[in-house]
Amino acid sequence: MATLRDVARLAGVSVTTASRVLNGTDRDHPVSDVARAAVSEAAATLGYRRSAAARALKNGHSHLIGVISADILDPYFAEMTRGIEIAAAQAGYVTVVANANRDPFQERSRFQALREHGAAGIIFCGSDIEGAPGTAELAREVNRALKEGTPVISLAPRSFASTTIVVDNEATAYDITVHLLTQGHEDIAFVGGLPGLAAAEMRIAGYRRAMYEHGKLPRVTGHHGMNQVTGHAATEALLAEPSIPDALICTNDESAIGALAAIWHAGLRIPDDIAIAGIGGTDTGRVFDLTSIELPLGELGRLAVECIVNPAAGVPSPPGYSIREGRTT
Amino acid sequence: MATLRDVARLAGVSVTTASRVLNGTDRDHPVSDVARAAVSEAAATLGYRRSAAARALKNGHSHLIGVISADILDPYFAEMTRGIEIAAAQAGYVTVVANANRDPFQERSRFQALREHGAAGIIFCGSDIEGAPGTAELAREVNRALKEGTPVISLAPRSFASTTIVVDNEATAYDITVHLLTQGHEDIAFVGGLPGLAAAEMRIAGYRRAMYEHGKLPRVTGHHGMNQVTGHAATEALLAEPSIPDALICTNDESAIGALAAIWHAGLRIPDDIAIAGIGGTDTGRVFDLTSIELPLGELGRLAVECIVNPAAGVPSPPGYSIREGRTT
DNA sequence: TTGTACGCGTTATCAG
DNA sequence: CTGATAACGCGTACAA
Repeated sequence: MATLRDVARLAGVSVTTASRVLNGTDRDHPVSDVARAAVSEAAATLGYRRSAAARALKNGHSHLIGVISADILDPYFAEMTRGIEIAAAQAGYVTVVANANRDPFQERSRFQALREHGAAGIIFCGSDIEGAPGTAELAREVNRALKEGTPVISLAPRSFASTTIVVDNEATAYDITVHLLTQGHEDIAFVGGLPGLAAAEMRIAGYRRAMYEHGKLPRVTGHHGMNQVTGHAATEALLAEPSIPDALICTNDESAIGALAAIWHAGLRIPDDIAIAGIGGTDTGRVFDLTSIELPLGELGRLAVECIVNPAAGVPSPPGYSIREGRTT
Repeated sequence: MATLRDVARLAGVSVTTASRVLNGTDRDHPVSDVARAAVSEAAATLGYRRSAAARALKNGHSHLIGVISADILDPYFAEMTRGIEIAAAQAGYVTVVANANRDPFQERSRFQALREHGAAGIIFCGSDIEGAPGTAELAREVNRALKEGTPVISLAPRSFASTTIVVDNEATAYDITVHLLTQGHEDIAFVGGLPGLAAAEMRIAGYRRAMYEHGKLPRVTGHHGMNQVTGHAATEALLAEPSIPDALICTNDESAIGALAAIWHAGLRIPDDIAIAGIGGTDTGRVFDLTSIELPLGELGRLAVECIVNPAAGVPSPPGYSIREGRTT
């Protein structure tokens, strides 16, 4: 690999000058046109590539943005990650993605790895499970990072201290429930979630509040997963029960798609026999024309990157959401 | 940040000894138990974290594995990425994911960024489009990397030289087509693809071969996309035509899911009115019990990591695939 | 078994 | 406008 030294030598200038040209630092440290040209040409013929490692060592941090995702397969987080990646690339950063399976220990080890690599900032996608073992250790680690000046952003409710950019989960579930209630649905069940998972519990709380306010009895089922497979299984079980609800609100679009498949397999009609609504706003939801809360997933990712790249700008207020009325209700 | 020096000083040993303990290099360079204990304790109390930048600078390459994905939102590539991430983490590497939108220019700039970061290896997910502008420049860059010893692995057919781990696309399409033909389907259409996209064209070729061999006329439609949205649109258009096929083979599971939604929306029955098959083997396909070619996506990712982490082992032969018989045919 | 000292490629500082 | 030089944190050849 050609180094800055090599370029400087070939161009007949000092490494300092070469560095200035190659970094556009010739604003405050002017460089003659001849020198600039010579350096550029030398760099081109040598195929010079700068060393991110050396720069990171010198600067104390790299141009890496870390993402710790609860599940990189889940389109919900994938959308966020995509938003992050696009914004990061525009700002000249690269995105390091780590999968953590909602396990605090894995989150911590990934967090540490990211810090070892001098990440400019770390973004958490996915909320945490209350009282899960390892939570305290993770929190301590996050605090240290914060203290040392590494921005940590959470795109979901989190029990540790960090910049948080998140839409109101309780409100989204409340709104979609009221929406179905207003449409005349009576017996609405809530499908999906994970015990202690903050975002999921908040959604259930919103659902409950809406139901109580309308004098209906809430019914929560399939509280053991947040993906298509668990949504499918939970709905299959639900359909086997004596009394079948006339509408389903699912903890996320993924669960809703699973529910849709189950209902379709059972030979029931949507929405005539059972209506379905989700929360999320992913492409799959749109393809099935799912009634859902449309969350600005990619935008959330963009805002998180903003926070890291330009910390001075302060914490942006989370964007709003809207109800998308599909043909599943 | 505490440095190795700090740890060594607190432990009352030299940096060498500290380094040996902290890296497990005390195989060939034995360290006394007292020293080892002292170092470990010092590291713990200081909250020592090693600097990946310094190590990368020293070693000439980092423990980063780069992934250039055609579309990080596509579950097909997301599955691969997940396989990569898991295998990489096990080997002590972190995964850098870049989105390239099948654009050679974007691929090249991401490739360069990854190289600047001293990636130990770079994996391409997604094949390329024949004759697309920028292809030559990308190829040149890849060649340079190869020459300099950076492994480049492609998990899809690619026009540049690189280690390639890929299942036989032509054969998968041929097999699934024969499968449907054998089931008695007569008028089978092929949905999806992208002009010039290697993987897609090979699948179409396999479909054509099977059809010709059975004396049927091939019909390719919706040759303008590989995702749910395009699959949905293509199928909608198809259903509006005077003659409707009795089965659809889709270029991938994503297209198939889109097709399924369109058929469902049109009020037709699956598989009685139209059968559907995909190629892929993603979770969404399984949830809808889609008949499909089950590709070992995660395994492909694992193998790619293997190549990078342990280059001496040589190129693994690509794993096989199987037909999964669902209820959509 | 332990330690000394150098250099990896860059950039900030300071001196011309 | 230009350049010499000193770190940044680590690993390792070499010496003891």
